[in-house]
This record gives sequence, C-alpha cells and structure tokens, in this order.
Amino acid sequence: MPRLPFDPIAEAQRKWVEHGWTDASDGMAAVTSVMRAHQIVINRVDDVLRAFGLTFARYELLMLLHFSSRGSMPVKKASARLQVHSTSVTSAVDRLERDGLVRRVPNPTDGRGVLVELTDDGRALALRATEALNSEVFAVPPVPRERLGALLDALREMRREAGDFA
Amino acid sequence: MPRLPFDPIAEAQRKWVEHGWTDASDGMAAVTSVMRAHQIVINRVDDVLRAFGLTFARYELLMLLHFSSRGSMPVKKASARLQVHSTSVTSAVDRLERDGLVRRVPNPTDGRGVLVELTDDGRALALRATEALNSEVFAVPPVPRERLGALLDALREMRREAGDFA
DNA sequence: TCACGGTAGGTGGACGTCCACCTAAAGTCA
DNA sequence: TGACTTTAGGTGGACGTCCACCTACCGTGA
Repeated sequence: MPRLPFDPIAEAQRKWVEHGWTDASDGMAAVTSVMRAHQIVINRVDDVLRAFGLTFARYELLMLLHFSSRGSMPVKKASARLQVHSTSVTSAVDRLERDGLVRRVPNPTDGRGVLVELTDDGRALALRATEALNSEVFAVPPVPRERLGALLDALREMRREAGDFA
Repeated sequence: MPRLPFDPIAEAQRKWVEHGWTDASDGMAAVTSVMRAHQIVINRVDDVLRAFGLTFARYELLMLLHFSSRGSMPVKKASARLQVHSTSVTSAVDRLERDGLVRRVPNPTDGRGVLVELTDDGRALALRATEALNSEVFAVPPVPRERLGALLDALREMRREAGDFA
C-alpha cells in the first residue's frame, strides 16, 4: 500500500466545505475515518491470528465461550453478545467446527436450538492466540496512549446511542 | 437486534483485567470498539444508499471520480486514494458498470491500464445520494458534536501511524 | 388440547475485502 | 536491441457480514 502525500480524508472534507456542505463535513469525515480505522485494526489483528488459523470473528466467539460458565451457549445468545446476526455466528461455528475447535450439541432445554460448545483444543488455541494478540497488538494500541481514553469514550457514546446497551 | 443490559466491551475488559492482562485491556477494548463502530456507521450509511442501489464502497468511488478533474482515473490511482486493494476497486467498477454509472475506457497513455470514467447517470446519482447522506447521516453524526473533534483527532493519529499518509 | 403466532437456527445469495496467481504491457539495463 | 524485472489489472476463492426465506419447535390463549 503506497503512502499518500496528504490525508485523503482531510482532502475529502475540504471538498465538502467547498461545495457548501460544511455542516455535514465533520460527519462525513467521522464515518470515513471509522471505516479506515476498522480496516487498519482488523488487518493488524488478522495478521497475528493467521498463524493460528483464526480470524477475529472466530477468535471472539472462542473467547466468549471460554469466559462463559459452562463453556457453551446457544447461537442466539452468542449473536446478542457479539452483536452480529445469527447467520454470522452460524458461519463462524461452521468453520470452527470444521477445525475441531467447537462442537454443536442439542440444547437440552429447547428442541429448536443447539449449543455451541468449546472443545479442549478450542480452549487451548484461544489462550495461545490471546497471548499473541495481547503482546503483539493489544499492548501496543493503534493510537497513542494519551488519546486512547478519548477514543474509547467517543466510541462508547456511539455504541450507546446506536442502542447497543442501556 | 436486542439491547443488552450492559456494555459488552466493558464486560470483556473486566475479564481481561481479572486474568491479569491489564496492560492489554485498553488495546483490546479499542480494537473491539472500532469493529463495532464500523458496523454501526456502515449500517446507517447503507440504509440510506440502498434506495439508490448503492453501497458506501461504490458511492465513495463515484465521488472520487466526481471530484477528479477529468471524471476518470486508472484503477490503481483509485485504489491508492480509497486505500483498498485494486481488486476491491475492480469489483466496485464491475457493479457500477453493470448499472451504467461508470464505464471502462482504455488508458491512452498506458496500454496495460484502463480508465474508470463517470457517466452522466453516475454523476447525477452520486449527487442525489450525497444530498440524502448529508441530511440523513453526515449532518447527524453518530457521536455527540462535542466528542467529534477528539474522535477525528484520535483516528487521524491512527491512520498516520498506520502509514496512510505522510 | 390444539391452533397459531413467535422463535431458533440454517440455506442461499449479494456484497466488500483480502490474497495468490495470471497475463500483458512498460520500463530498465547491459 | 533484447532479455529480465516490474507494474496494471483481472480471476478465482476464502471469509465475514447482511438479508430473505425456510423448517421445526415453543408457548400461549381460547
């Protein structure tokens, strides 16, 4: 990826103001910046997880199961906690099951549902991946430490306003 | 999507600290927050663009061409400006061309390349979509106005450190 | 008890992103 | 000038996300 001689988002913002869309220019910049930030962090994370045959989506599901009291939960509950559609969880479970990291078991209390259950291999891999992620990515945040608080605060507000949590 | 009674990212952060991964907990929260923020903003944007048969990726390409002096540019240049792989641009061009919003023309100065050229329909649609996006999304940023500056600053730092621009 | 609306989960498909690989045309350098 | 390297762009495929639709089961109310 080439390094540009200028900030492309600042450039777009300039165009917005030029066209008289000043009151929308910050919002445009915010949306575009979040898009690019997502790309940056997911690439950093997936670079590390590739060595473990994982992606961030699948890693998150493994850790959610790891932290759950029984090591298993219904697809629906995982979907709510990870805040993605059930079908995204289904897709992750398919691949994790293929690799022997989780298994599907019938839900004893609901004949419609299945429980996704962490296997021993899955738990071990999740912990090894966490060690790598912690040291190679999370301990070296993608933003200077002194800005991290403001970033987390702003994004928490965004998530709250989007109705993620009470 | 159900509203959770608690912030799932704060909950994950608590688990991280419990496990002694304190120095990585903020980074983990930052990465996860950016992921979720991306989902929130892209859903808001695509909700509006759906009425125009567009997605944000294709909209961005249309606007890039609209702002360019000739209304056309090589795939490679669009890829650098949008900061996505060339193949992502190829894919967007395929769909925009299918819908008559851009056309591919041979690059007169490079026999290997093609120029992506905005059609009149493409330009008109981009402007109508911009009107809708400005009023329905960008003018109502996904974060309180008073936090917007801090968010933009933090994300600009992230992009700079990732090597996006000088 | 039983009919019916609601819910859990899966399927198939569209889309954007990336990667590995390919072809053809430039560019380079002896 | 000619052989080698680099570059532009496309293909095919993996993956995650969403949506529309489907099936099977649950729970509720008459």
